[in-house]
Amino acid sequence: MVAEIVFGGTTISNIKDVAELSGVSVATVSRVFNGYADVSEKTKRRVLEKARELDYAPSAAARTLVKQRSHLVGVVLFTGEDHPDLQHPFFQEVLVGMKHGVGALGYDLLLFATEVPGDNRGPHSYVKRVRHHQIDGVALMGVSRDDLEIQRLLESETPVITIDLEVAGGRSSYVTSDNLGGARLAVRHLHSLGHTKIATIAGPQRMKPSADRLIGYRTELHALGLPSIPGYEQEGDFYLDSGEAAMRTLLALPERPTAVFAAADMMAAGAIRAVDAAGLRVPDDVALVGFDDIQIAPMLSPALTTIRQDKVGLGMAAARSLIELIERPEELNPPVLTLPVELVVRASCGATRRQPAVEGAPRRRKEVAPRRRARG
Amino acid sequence: MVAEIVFGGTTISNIKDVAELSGVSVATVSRVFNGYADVSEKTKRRVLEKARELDYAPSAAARTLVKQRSHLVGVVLFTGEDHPDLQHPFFQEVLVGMKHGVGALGYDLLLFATEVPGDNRGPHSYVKRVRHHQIDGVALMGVSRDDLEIQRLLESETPVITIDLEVAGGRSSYVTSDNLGGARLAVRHLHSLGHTKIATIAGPQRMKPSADRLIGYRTELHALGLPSIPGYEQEGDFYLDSGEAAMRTLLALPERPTAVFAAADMMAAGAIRAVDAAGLRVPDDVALVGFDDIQIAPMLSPALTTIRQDKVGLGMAAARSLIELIERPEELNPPVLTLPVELVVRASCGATRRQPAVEGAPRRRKEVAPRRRARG
DNA sequence: TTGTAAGCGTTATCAG
DNA sequence: CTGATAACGCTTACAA
Repeated sequence: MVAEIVFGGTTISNIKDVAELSGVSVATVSRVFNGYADVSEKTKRRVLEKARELDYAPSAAARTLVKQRSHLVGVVLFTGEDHPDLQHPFFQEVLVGMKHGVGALGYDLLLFATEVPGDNRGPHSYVKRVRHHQIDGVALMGVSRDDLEIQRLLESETPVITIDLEVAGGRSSYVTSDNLGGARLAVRHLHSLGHTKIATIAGPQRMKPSADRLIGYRTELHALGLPSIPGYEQEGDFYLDSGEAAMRTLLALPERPTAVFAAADMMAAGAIRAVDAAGLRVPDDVALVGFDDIQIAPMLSPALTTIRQDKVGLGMAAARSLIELIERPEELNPPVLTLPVELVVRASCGATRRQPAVEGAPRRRKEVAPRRRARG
Repeated sequence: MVAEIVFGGTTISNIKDVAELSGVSVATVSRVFNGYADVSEKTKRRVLEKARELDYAPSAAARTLVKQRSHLVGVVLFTGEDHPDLQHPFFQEVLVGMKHGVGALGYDLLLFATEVPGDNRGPHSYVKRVRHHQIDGVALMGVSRDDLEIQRLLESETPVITIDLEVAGGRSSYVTSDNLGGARLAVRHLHSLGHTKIATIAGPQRMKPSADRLIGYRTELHALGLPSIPGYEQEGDFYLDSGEAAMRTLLALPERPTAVFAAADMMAAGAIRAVDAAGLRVPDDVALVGFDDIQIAPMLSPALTTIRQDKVGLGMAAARSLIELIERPEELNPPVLTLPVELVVRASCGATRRQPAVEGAPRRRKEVAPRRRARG
């Protein structure tokens, strides 16, 4: 009687089946499923029951077709060509947050497979793919090297949210962490530990978060009345090797810094390696504070003191802003969101040692011949 | 003349617009876009040109509706409740591989927002969501604690591929690494370095890869004629803390092992920490080999020797198998794929020291008072 | 080689 | 409060 297809033991039914079984029209079923008020309690209950019996799931495709809205959010992850894809652990956690954020509001995430340069199948540009899938909004993260696509995306009036990337124009906004404040926090912490010769390994300056962290470093230095010493600002690219190289340079400086603020944990990891290689020690010879608090931070030796970004929170905030952009087209673009950061004290800054002084206090790791027990 | 909607400076056009502009019927345009051969070169060219002019992108929703195929692959990530979501770095890379794999074959990834227990919005079970989106196939990764959903998914005849999770029934298959072989490799390597007292920190034994790695450990021990020593098999949960605890136990053993094979890098990181805390050294006192080669492996101190899984390759293989499952419904399920692993030698096993012996050779890190310069 | 027209499963408009 | 029915954009027999 009811036109269902039995498929592998499961029933695939559509709105018509539910309508017939409930003895109402498809329009009514649709109303029930869309939560319209003007349906009698009685029929509503009946429809819902029959739908459950049939294990009915409305077709997203059909709905998208008629409503011109897919309830899908596209995610695009760029990063530099050297480090393709979502290699950086930071993005992983943001993605988790985003997933929860959109999920709670009834959206799903569509992961755009980044185009392989040579491969010319399927729809190409993001803009085109957005239209193809009737994507309601796009989230961008990772380094944009002034990607032209982004401009096109913004011009296309598609709601766009970015993480850590300043965008202007179109229906867009972005979320970021308090990078400036975090950097100040790091410097202040090192200073409170007695350090005055504080250097920094900055990130790529074309990226806003990196620039902000550098400004924060300088600002706090100034606020503390500390001089800025030549060569104390090195630039890396957020990844391990650059941090190692930068630290090597810092260690070779005539006036060697006693503390370093690395603008990313991965670079801090590289820095530790450089210090090790030089036969020196973190934090005894060089105290170190990172930024991000990625998963590896506590696993490094010594465990890394760092400025924690709320990565999951970033993703959730992005999701919420994006959906606001989507669902309130008349409103102004939502505000730029800046999430607070926090200092996580571990071993690399030296704060957990017995003596709060800067100089070579005994390490927890037993040493046969402790050296330079006092230097200042 | 042509019915386009100008929207934010961009044109949204459909198949009808292209047809009219090209002076053909929509059917012909459809044929062109689906690569049917029976279209004259001339009209094909003309249609393609006009489509480009209009910047036409076919509607995925409409196509899905009529073809009952979405070209969408669902991704579900479970992990233990203690470590929700795709927290483990392993999954991130597999995801990248999967993205490329499906992308190359014209599919996109739909990330299922895992249901928050309390939240009752939207379609619930995976099965239902699969049908809702007309998902063509599902990829599962992460720990399944005998999730009931999986059974339902398999019963629903939806193509399912899993990473590292044995599944049976339905249209399904799985991909995994050569866990057994990798474990053997690790043990053999440690033995070749002169070790005979080799312990292991195994993973959760209810998971196939963990079980296989343990079997591999035992097998190789046996093959090398090494005795199995009581207490030498500790079990962790793949995460940091468990590795630390396990190593503590191992260090307290009457016959302390000189080498340890940790069945996961994260656990190896914990193990390093335990060794540090005990005032001992890796690799001098305890040589260590991990498994996975996640991003942090080279960043640990000492850099971790490990068995590398081809994580991106795993993802790509999964993608290919899944799409085969999708596109060749008549064929048998594709074979279980076991990808080879490789030994990556770094510092933690002690192989890179001057003396190939087991005992305390000098570390690269300069020491003020080298101890036990030779012990063997 | 091409066109016509009947769906695919929904929602929305308009009557009742 | 409920029911017909016309879209939505595309594919696919069936005709020509």
